[in-house]
Amino acid sequence: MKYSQATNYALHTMMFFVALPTGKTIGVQQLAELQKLSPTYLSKILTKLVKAGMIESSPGINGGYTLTRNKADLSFLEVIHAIEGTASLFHCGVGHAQQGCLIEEVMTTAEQHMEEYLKERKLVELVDQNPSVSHMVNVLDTSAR
Amino acid sequence: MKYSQATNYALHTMMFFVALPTGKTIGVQQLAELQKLSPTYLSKILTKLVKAGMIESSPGINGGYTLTRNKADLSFLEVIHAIEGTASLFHCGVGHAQQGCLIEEVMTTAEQHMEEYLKERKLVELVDQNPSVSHMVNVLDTSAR
DNA sequence: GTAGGGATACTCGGATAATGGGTGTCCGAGTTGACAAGG
DNA sequence: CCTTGTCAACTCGGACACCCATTATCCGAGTATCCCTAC
Repeated sequence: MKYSQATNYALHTMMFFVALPTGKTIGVQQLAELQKLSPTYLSKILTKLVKAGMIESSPGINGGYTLTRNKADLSFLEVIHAIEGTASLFHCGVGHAQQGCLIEEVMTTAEQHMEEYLKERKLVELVDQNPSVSHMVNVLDTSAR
Repeated sequence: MKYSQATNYALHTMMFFVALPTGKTIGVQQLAELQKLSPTYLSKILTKLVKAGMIESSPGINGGYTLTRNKADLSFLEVIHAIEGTASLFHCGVGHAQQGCLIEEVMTTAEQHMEEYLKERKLVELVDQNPSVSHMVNVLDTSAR
């Protein structure tokens, strides 16, 4: 069991969105450039984030993606759920007659402990902690556009 | 990201071991019968559990597997680690210049919260909670052997 | 009676598919803004 | 000056291919116990 690479990309991408001045839009190419990955693949991830309601897209020239949510509210858990889905990590397929599986019960509780933590941690904390992120975004904003 | 089915099998299997009277041995066929899965595949899982040091195997007729560890000490986490490995769930492959990835830091901390809980929960708790498990093992023990 | 040799019932491990999800690319379609040509 | 058409830059979505881990099966090898036969 491992987190998918897409989740990693999504978290980094959302970091940049939080670091971006509020209301500004940024394109796929620039986001891909920052993370050194292919724009086409990143766009797949972005559509998932759009469907989750965290960002929205504006087509056409000078289009791009904008953060729709309040920066302070954006938690790690929301981003992860947007990519990995909200399904439980563990599901017992065995019969188990009438009552549910006790093992599954323990596993989901453990998972909830992890999610509880990820729900508390907000992306904006890391941006405050590491100013170089907003620096990267702003430099790119003035040069390429 | 999901837990593998093998982990589910391993947890159920270890449950039966804990429910079994101390020192007794049980074969792959009987364990497979209890969980309705193929013996050959289950044996692959059992070898992992053997390498992890939780059970040991005795070849030959009347052979089988025996629990080597103290029942009370067997935690969920140990079984999971035996199957899934102890590697971290999240690893950031991006460059990040000098210092480490802050996102990775948060993710591993979250993971530790989950593991902390899984380390506390012992398999024997569930056996005490659900007596039918030991019943299943004992019935099988007298009939087929 | 005792020793030796199958037969049997197990585990062990490698080789080998089949399947599915993650990862990544390509291409056509739709949308918007800028610009230029024509009335 | 206004309208209209064209072009460029961008997002969107489907289709497709590739790789790899999981899942699963098959088979031969090793091993211990039991039993039967031969001496």
